[in-house]
Amino acid sequence: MAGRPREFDEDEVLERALGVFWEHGYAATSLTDLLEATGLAKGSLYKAFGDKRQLFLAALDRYLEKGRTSLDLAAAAGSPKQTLRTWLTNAMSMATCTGVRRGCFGVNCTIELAPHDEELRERLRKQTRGLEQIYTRLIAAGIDAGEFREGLDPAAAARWLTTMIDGLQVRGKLGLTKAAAQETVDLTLSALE
Amino acid sequence: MAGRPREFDEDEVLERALGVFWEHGYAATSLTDLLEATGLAKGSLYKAFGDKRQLFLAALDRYLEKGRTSLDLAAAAGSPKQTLRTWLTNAMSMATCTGVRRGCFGVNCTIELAPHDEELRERLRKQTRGLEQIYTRLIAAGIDAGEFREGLDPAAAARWLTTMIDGLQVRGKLGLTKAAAQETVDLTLSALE
DNA sequence: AGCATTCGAGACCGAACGGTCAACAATTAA
DNA sequence: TTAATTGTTGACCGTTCGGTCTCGAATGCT
Repeated sequence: MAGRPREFDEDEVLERALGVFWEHGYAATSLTDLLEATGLAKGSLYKAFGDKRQLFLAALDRYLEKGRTSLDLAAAAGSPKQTLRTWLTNAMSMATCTGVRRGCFGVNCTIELAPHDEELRERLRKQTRGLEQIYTRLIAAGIDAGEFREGLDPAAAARWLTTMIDGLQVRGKLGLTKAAAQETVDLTLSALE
Repeated sequence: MAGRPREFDEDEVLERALGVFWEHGYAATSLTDLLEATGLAKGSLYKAFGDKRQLFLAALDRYLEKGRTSLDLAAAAGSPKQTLRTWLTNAMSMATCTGVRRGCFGVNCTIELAPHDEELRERLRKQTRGLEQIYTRLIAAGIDAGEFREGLDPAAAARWLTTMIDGLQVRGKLGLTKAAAQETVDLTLSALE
């Protein structure tokens, strides 16, 4: 027996909540901020999502899943090297978007919350492992295709690559020109050849 | 005409405050946390340091200056390549200290506060430029000494190197074994050769 | 129509927040 | 000894925090 129907779209609310958390971080985001951004009343938000933390986790999950499938798709087409370059450029523009400086939400969460939140840390670790697997396959394919050098350990190189991407997200927060970021990306890719 | 003398050591208080900010971040650190850590009464802390933000900035300045002089000293002795390796190992152990996962305080601040705090962003940028200068000199010296390859642009390589170090600090928050970190450091250094 | 159920709005809650202030204590200069 | 100055203390301030609860509105089932 169904009661009164929801007046909001759950996905849209999550998207807006994600935007606020992304911009201000978890601790600096107040319930009031979230209510303003989503247009919901307090009671509605709590009934639908539980509490602040659960809402946050739901938004994070959305974000992580999107990132994961997005990389999966990108990895499916094109030569390994070109795919990698495209994806690093993608990460780069995330880092160099100077207007907002939001960076990568995953990195932000890692810095702010991972040390003290076991559950969150596990999710972020899982995501990292997942992305690294894709990178590993890409690099292995690149080696087979003769695009990358022979001696490379694909898994180690993948960890190394994702670490560099995380670094780029940090640097973007201080303001990074596209040129400087491109230079770093080029140096990184050339180290694989 | 001097009044009643301070009952606390200013440096020691800054050190303890730094510890709290480092562990929990700015927003998640309450005045109460700071009072407990320092042993000061509210009024004393406010009279001595102004407010929460000013105390934070003072602690940050201490941290940045220490890091800077520390790298300066390390850069003064030994071969460039060996110095770099030593320093990366240093950064690595900061990242892999699993007990606390505090990472690098500068990186933490960059992620949490730089996007919305112009003044802080400028300080962190200045620090980054300073460190990069030292790395640039080290790399240039390494090229002269034949330890690094000829074609390298020292400044670009320095930016690239510091970006990688920042990435290591992020990864450390998720838990990083010494072995995995060492592997990444090795890959990084070998890219310079 | 009547009832069970769910949702929306917002008043309300105790606790914690960052910050101020007045009274008292300790010091030095005169 | 007294006046001036600075530090310490803790009560106190208004605000905001995350979270709950009540009540009226909207729906489907019978």
